[in-house]
Amino acid sequence: MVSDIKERLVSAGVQPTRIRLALARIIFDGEHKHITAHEALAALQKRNLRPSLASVYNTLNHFHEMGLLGRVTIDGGSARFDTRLEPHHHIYNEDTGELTDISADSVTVKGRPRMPRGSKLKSVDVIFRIGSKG
Amino acid sequence: MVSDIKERLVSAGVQPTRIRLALARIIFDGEHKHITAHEALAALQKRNLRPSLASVYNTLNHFHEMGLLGRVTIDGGSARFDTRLEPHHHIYNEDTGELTDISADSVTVKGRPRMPRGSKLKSVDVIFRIGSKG
DNA sequence: AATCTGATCTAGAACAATTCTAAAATGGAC
DNA sequence: GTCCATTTTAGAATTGTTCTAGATCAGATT
Repeated sequence: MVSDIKERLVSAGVQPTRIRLALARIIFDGEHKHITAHEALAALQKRNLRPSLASVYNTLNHFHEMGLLGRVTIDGGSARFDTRLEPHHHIYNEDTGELTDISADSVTVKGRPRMPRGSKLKSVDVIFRIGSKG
Repeated sequence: MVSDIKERLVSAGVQPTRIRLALARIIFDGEHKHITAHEALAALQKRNLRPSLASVYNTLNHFHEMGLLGRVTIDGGSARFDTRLEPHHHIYNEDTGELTDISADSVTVKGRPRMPRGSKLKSVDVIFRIGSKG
């Protein structure tokens, strides 16, 4: 429901403005996705909303900072905002650009590197790079 | 020695031209590094060579394709060309941007994801993201 | 050494992703 | 409604990288 989404934004500390709500409805539709800013803009335009690209970036980045979205960037391509919030990893197809999720349980990273004093581990990202050709 | 470097390029299938040799001498000086195109250009300029930035990119990319360099890009920043060729992983400090190596033995990735038919695993990249603040 | 030919290098334009800026619109509290 | 802080906007600016078309180079051949 609409109010669910609103509630979700509010409880994440995000003011539920028009664009944020519209974007949130598109993004949090229940399907896990990896969406770029341009794709998000296109989806909004399909609903006859015409926010500026800057707003889309602002909003997606904001959602990310507030913990509502992950963000994955590979090899200098566009940032992809990730609606799956549980820790997980990715398979990246270098030939097609396709990015898919793998649950964190199917992969175990064993061993913690010696880290500089005073630093804190924030996350461990694992990317399996595959090729579809050959 | 100079001829060592030349030999190295040739045996990797790279024609040893002036710029390539100069870059190779800077890059393969025995210290492992993560160098950006701009840093490489600056290093060349310090030796009174003035190649175009495009040539530096061409050369670094070429070295990468020929297996002489790795390439790491994080969060949409500049590509960093990695002189360590053995499989290994990275620690990325989100506050300072610093990138350091971890040997592949200190980390074990256990479990292979179910991969699409016909695809081939090329590499497994692990990034430990840390913060120095707080 | 002069010549040839394909590979390389150049300067600058072009491109793509993202952020910045300054001004206009909006939202919620009064 | 009025206010003030927060958002949003359009477009410029920035950054990183690649493309283009022409100039130059490296190595083989005369």
